[in-house]
Amino acid sequence: MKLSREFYNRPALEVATDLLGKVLVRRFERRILSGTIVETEAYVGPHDLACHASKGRTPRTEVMFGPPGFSYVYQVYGFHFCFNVVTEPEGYPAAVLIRALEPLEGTHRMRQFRGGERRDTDLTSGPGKLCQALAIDKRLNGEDLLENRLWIEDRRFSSGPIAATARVGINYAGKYADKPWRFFVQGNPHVSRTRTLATGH
DNA sequence: AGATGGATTTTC
DNA sequence: AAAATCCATCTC
Repeated sequence: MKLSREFYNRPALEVATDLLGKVLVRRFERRILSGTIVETEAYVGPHDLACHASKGRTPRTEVMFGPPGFSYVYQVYGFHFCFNVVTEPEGYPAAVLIRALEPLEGTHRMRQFRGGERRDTDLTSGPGKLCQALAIDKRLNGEDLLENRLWIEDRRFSSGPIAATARVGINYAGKYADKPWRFFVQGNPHVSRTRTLATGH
């Protein structure tokens, strides 16, 4: 059921698209929290200026240089956490950011972690939101995704049509800012709203 | 609907 | 100082 080390030991672009429809599972205080992955972004390597590892090896980016199938959790804007899976062989830094889930199990608990009344589509529809909902923080940085606190399963769900757009929030990345390396399940209501999409029509 | 600012860590 | 974000709180 759990995705194998070999699944992650591939280029980030392949892993990013293959992760759509897979199920992210978090075991926390003996409960299961899970959701189907509906949105990802690929950070393909040291030459990708949007990839944190393009700045070199630092304490923060260390796990990205390690073996595949481990988690890379970092804090953005001092506040929210983002969860990534490390891809490619040891020594080659690349990762896939998990940006949105469709809640599956433990939605009551997720709603508690998110604070207050929230619609299902507001539970895990963004990288910071899903970390809050699944109790993922920096303590899970470097976690082996083949262990039993946090992992990804194949439940043989079909993801539906996949769309690709430019990644979000990386305008500084020069020619890499326009690469269509954000993938999502088209029409799924749990996909995150970007600023431009939020304007509707 | 759209813009703005606040929270605050990591890095340069 | 700027960032792989989210939310409350204004505006129109």
